[in-house]
Amino acid sequence: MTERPIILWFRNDLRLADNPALHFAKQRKTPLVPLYVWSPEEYGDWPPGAASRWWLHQALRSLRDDLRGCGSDLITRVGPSGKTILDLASQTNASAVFFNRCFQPALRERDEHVTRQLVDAGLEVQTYNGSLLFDVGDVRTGAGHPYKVFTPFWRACLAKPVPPQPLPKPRKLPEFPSFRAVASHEPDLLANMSWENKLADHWIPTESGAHANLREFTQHALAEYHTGRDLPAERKTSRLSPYLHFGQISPRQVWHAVSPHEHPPTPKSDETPAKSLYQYLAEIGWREFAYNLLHFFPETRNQPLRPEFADFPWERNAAALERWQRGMTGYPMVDAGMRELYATGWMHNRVRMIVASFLVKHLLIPWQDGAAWFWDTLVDADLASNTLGWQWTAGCGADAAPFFRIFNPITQGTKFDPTGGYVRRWCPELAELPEKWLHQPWEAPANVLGAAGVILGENYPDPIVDHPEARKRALDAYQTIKKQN
DNA sequence: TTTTGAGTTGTTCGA
DNA sequence: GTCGAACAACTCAAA
Repeated sequence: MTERPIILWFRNDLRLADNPALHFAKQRKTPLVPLYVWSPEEYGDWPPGAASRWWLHQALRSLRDDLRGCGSDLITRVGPSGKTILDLASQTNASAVFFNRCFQPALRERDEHVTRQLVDAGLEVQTYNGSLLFDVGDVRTGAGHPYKVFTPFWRACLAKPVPPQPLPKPRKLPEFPSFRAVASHEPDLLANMSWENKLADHWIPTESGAHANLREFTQHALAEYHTGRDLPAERKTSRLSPYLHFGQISPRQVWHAVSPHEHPPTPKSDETPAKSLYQYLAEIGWREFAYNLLHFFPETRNQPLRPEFADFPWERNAAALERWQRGMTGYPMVDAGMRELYATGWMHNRVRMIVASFLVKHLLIPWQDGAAWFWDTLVDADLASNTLGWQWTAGCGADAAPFFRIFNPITQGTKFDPTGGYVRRWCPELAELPEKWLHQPWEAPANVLGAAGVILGENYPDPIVDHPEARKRALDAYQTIKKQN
């Protein structure tokens, strides 16, 4: 009689190192059947977008290679998760299913449903937390409520025991003798794609690619993260967001790579490296915070957390939305960001705030429209972080920026892209403009524009709105929901 | 229960 | 150029 295998169900945990489900399944010393199931309809109203599918396609290939390197393999299938796993269990005579938990609300419900199906069929089910430092719901206020303000949330996290050391990466996995007898079905993740092909010029969507980015960051940017993180022209951020989303690296691995001492850093320190370390870890903290908020307030993926914003006088405008999406607003900092996004599937965090503020406040377009575009084009699209980020910008979320804080795209540009390296890279038609006019070409004298080869309205657009006017319009719109409440 | 202190990332205006 | 104040009060979390 052959030993009954364990099905290892991969989801957003596409890695071998520090993978609890994999680690504890391996300890059973029975054969492992690694499985990925493509079932986009189970994501509810936010199925993976185009950039996410491109990344997933690459990540699955890479995971399969890595598993083969350990003497194993990856089965991929398409269909409803419960039925697909049950079919595979009966084909392989599996006795158990191990997986790491998902935290997106629709997937959590799906997992509960699937678990019931599996248990009813007599299978053992084991689940683990592999994607958060602190399990959702573990960090609560003294009164037992979820936190709605980041700082006390993160302070409470740091007061907890330090997250455990990452689990080791297996060199060899228990072999499953009859992989050849089990059919794989490749999901068609790249259907109808064209622009995504160029993403490969900017990313290595593999587990080792994640660690290469982490190494590069800790060696060359972490110590000056405090200031460097605001400069989009430079590579001073870790660029780990897509890897974290797909679980090619875990927040625990990141924590222990940047924080060699067991004690959490103190935020009060004035020393730049310590400040930098704290600030970087706080970004991981924001991810945790976002997961908690989405868990306790799942409707915020579509609706503002602050109810008064349901009456905000947004102005849906398809033409303006498209100019924003294509990077043709006439504000160089905004356009550079939107073009970076479309070309690379990613945008620097500082610039995300600028373009988001511009859409919501200068154009008065609903934040949900911006969230949808980010969702489709970002390789790191994550429902929790995307929701938090957009509601933060729009002023309608937890711990959000007040609505009257309106980013000035010119000031932001001169402050954070002072020599214009970022704008010149992504808006090459402006590359010859001197610094003084780069962030406001419409103010440049005709001879300066001429010398730089810029013809406003022809090879670079006139500003879509006038900043002072748009600012006033936004503040007036905000007054209308304030009066009612 | 009441009180108190605090809160990611800004901008503009006027001295 | 640089600085502080105003923006506009409000909600959250803990004592």
